[in-house]
Amino acid sequence: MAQLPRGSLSDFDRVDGDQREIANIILRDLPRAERVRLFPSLEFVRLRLHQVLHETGEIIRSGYFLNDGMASVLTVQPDGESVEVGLIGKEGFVGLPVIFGFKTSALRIITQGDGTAYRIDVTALRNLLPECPAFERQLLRYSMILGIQSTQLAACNRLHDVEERLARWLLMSHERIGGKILPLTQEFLAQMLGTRRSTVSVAASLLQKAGMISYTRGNVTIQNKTKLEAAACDCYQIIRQQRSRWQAETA
Amino acid sequence: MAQLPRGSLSDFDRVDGDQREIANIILRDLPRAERVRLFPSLEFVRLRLHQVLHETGEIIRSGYFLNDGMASVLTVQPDGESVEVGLIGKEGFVGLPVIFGFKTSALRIITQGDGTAYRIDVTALRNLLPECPAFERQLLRYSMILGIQSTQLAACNRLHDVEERLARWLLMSHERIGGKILPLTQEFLAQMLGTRRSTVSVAASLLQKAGMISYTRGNVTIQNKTKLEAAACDCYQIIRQQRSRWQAETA
DNA sequence: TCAAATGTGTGCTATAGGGAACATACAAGC
DNA sequence: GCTTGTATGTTCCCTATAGCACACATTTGA
Repeated sequence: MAQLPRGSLSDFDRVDGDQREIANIILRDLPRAERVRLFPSLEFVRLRLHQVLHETGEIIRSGYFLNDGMASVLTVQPDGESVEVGLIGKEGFVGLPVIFGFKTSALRIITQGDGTAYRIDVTALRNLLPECPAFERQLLRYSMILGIQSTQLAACNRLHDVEERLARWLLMSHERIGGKILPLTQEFLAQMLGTRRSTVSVAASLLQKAGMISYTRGNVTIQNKTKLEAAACDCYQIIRQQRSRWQAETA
Repeated sequence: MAQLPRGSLSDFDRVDGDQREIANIILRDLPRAERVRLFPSLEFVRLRLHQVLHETGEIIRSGYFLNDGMASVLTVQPDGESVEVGLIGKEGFVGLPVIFGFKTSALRIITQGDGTAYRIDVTALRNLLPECPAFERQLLRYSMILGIQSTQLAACNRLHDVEERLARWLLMSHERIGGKILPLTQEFLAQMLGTRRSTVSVAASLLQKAGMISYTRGNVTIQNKTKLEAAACDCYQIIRQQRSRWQAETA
């Protein structure tokens, strides 16, 4: 299993002319033959804060391999209430139902902060899958990992209180964003945690008073990660462990 | 798309000698060629109430195509608390991680009531998958449907109160069990709904006083389905609709 | 037949968080 | 500057339900 020489990325880099590193893990770890086949169909795009990558019930037109930044997977209720059921970073892909032969998705997927991604047209993706078995396999494995994450989040959202969940959420985001300050309205956090804005306000105040975060007008900075980890529920560690264990595990 | 003649089932029925109908939808709808290939590896088994089909973290040894009865998918927390994140009936399969190349699963899966299933050894399953593309495709599609169900349940468990969730749970079970009376302890329902037994007791009393169910020592009978449906949250209908829509949808 | 285990109803208290109201801070446009 | 809109911080009340405790009924099985 020879490591790819650095130069082998240039096939793709040339597509839009400037040198950049591939951070998305699914794309990065592809065998060279499949990457060469895949890359002409990829388009490097910039993502804005709170951009809707997919809206509830709509037909999926593009898939996104996140390269930088992160996205949230939300379940939306008929009355507009929502809960986050998944977090996607550079380890992931947006558009999984397509892999299974479905055209739509009931979930909403939105970006957190600015970022970048490799976008692929759904038709191109469908055509490429049969030709790229390793690629397909990685996507399938990722869909399972994301599914497991969502069940853990489901339990967390039911069993743990808002302060623990908020701490967990900030840590999970911090991990994927890489330490950057997140622009976060309380209203937005309330949608993630499936609670009210005023509840978020109270919980955030508590974390701030305890010196774990500083929080001013929607800009959160983590001041003391260790203390914040202690304040979060076990789910933070459980989800991390599950992900790394499963990424290693093969039948 | 010719309907299979009745006699075509006999290949399998002969495996253990008596005549029986295949109720599991994945198996039933298989093309004849794949069914012939698959059936020698299937073993018809009876399932007891609250049998653990898979325990948290253990290696998966068998898959189960439920034929009669149903099973719950639970997320278990380190402290033993649990929440139901999925319901599997005769439309489904237990052992999905194997399809994706994983050996273990973090979830617990237990039967509700007695039932029957076709069991398959994991090694046999892994060997058969490459030879049975339609079979594999159906399993993958089902895994997506179950994943979507779990995200909807996640939202429901977060946003709706116990009484609504209990009504929803009873209806979903009723649907899969086919009207039979369920043996259910309150302690057990509490584990499904992610709440306390005493809370279940109160909620069940309310449903009973409203004439929707009768409930004595763990035997629930639905007295007035229409009223119960009105008492349940929208999630009941949403999950039904999602399932039927997705089962029809193909790219 | 009695004791132990199990399932249930109920009552009590404490608390998290829903729901609403209101004042403040910032930003955009005039 | 002023106006308007939007996000925030805070407080209050009130309900659902967690967390307990205990009595009682039923089943099990020694």
